[in-house]
Amino acid sequence: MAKQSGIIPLQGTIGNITFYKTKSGHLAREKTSVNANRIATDPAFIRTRENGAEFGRAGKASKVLRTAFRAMLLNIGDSYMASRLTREMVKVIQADATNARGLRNVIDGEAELLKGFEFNNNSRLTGALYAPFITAIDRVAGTLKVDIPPFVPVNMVAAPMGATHFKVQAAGAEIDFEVETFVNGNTASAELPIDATPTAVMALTVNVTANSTKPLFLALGVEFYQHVNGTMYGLKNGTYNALALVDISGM
DNA sequence: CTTGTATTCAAAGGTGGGCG
DNA sequence: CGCCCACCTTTGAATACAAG
Repeated sequence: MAKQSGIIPLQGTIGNITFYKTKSGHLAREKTSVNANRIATDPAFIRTRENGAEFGRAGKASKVLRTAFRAMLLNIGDSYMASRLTREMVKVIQADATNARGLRNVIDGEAELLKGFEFNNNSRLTGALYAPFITAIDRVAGTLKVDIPPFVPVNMVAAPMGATHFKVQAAGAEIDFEVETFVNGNTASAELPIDATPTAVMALTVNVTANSTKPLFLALGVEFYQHVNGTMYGLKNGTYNALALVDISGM
């Protein structure tokens, strides 16, 4: 057993030696001998493979959901978003009480658990748009709606430095996680000045397939702009733009 | 970076035997 | 009786993997 007594408490792996920390100090040892083939075939790893299958399914579901909202996500920066969404997706799959472990999926899980998911951890919707809103999902008509009563932007919108205008946008998606396809749509308000003028009533409606049997997701977001010499510029690669899932209708 | 799991290694903690 | 070494059990931690 190698002990590290030097002044550099390494952590991680260099070549075949792994450095790590325990309560008894920093230690070093060789890597273990478990290899990929072993995990793929050894009966002892059945649990691991089951978990891997579900985790892989969560990753795929996460991808489909992100693709469905891709148009809105282009302007939103958060490098860990995919990871965070996958984490939540694992929870959704684990909520599936219908199938045996290893076979659990999103459809039989609780897609509603994703409600409130923030696509941008740097700028959360709950911290950017304080105006109250009402959501509604009409599965029969295939409409996803957000209604926002009039509000005073300067009071209810937390704008970053330099922003002069903002836009509220809504996106809806009907997602088929099994074949990895989706139907989506989005709509947005005009670019409104961030001043003391109350807004008009906003009624943002997105249409997807009527009488759908797939889970429906509704996202609401805010984008910030800078008005310079008659042109509207998006604010700094979307660090401050927010988007969150505000309503979900599972099955 | 995200999750859960089997496996393995080594340290740490506990116990028993042998010897002085 | 006391001390020390050897062995056994327990515990903690790291690794690999799955798909982006």
